[in-house]
Amino acid sequence: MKDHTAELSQLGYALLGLIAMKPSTGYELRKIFETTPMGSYSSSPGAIYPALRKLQAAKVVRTREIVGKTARTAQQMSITPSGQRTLETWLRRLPMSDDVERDMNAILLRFSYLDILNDLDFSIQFVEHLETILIDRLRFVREIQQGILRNGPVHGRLALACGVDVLEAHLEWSRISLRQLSRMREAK
Amino acid sequence: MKDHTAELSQLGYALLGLIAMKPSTGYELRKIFETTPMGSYSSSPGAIYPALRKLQAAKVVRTREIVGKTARTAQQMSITPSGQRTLETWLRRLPMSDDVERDMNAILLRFSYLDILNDLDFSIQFVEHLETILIDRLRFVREIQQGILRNGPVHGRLALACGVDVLEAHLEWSRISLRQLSRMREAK
DNA sequence: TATCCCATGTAACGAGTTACATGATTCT
DNA sequence: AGAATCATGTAACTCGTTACATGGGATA
Repeated sequence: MKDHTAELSQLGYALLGLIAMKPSTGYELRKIFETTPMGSYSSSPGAIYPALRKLQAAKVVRTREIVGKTARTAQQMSITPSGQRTLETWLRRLPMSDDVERDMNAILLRFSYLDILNDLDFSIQFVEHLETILIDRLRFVREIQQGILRNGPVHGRLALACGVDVLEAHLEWSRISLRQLSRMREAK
Repeated sequence: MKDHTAELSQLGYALLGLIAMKPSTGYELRKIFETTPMGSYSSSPGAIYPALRKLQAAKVVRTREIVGKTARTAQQMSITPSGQRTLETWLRRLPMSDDVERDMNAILLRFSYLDILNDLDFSIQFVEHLETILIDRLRFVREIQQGILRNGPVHGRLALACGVDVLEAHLEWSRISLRQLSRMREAK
């Protein structure tokens, strides 16, 4: 027997988070991926609809038919209590260094959904943790950078510099965000 | 009959570029992905070895056996003339706006391999083109940012700000790189 | 002697891509 | 009348992940 609490895919969580904030049809979700900066997730029907059916199978969303004036009846998904728990468990994961290396988007996605938790203490912990990972990573990349000879391959060196610049931008962002979140906590 | 000039995967090009710079065995290539900032590409044997065999099947690399003192004889791959052409065709692609949205790594990978072309004019064109894409993208994201209410979701706003910061870092990098590449061209 | 490193490989699986299909309604 | 939009779905394919297997040499 399969474990019905099996991991959802990134796309699955992206969809679940959107549904948690506002019940939506598959078509509406596709539009969001097409027209907003969330476009790093696929908006193709071949990705969305199978993913949505997996959410149904996992019982984290339920469906309601919407009487539209179109050929196919739209299916509006809303999150179930069990889905809410699944989502919150995922949201409460702290960022890991692997994610920073491979896929910073995944971390940002989780962060952007932290409005759902509405737990400023956790948000602050999240960003503090991210900060330490970024610092480690930056140290590592800087060491590599030192090791490359000054007269080595230009493009390789520049590409590495780009990596450093982006890490620094993330670090700067995390510090600014931390200040803002702290101010909000105190203001409460 | 299959077209033997079919597209290689990102991983395929990443490997081909490394082999072009220095003939290597699969194991050596794996180590590179494990220990350098190129770690965004998978170093797992289940990814590398099938990808390498695809390179062989496409005749872009050839194999030479290395007499080692180990159980399995290491296979050293080197690029073929046809592979060199395949690689250069790929390198001469200008970055596209889709890539900037989804996978900046792919662009940086190509850029870091431009040492192989050794064509400063093209390198400059490459970065200039990237710059215009980044400017467009930045304008788009900034517009979205304006549209979000000041008292809207905090985390969503901050995540968007992170996207802007990273785009700005990329833009700044492209300007600095452009200056450096231009100086090199004049110095020649 | 046990464990790590070298060096390659396979098999099952999951997930996304591309391309196609359907069919009513609304815009031009 | 023709095109675009709404709204969902399927099928073939590619690729990467995870986990396992092999087996000799080197290190502790």
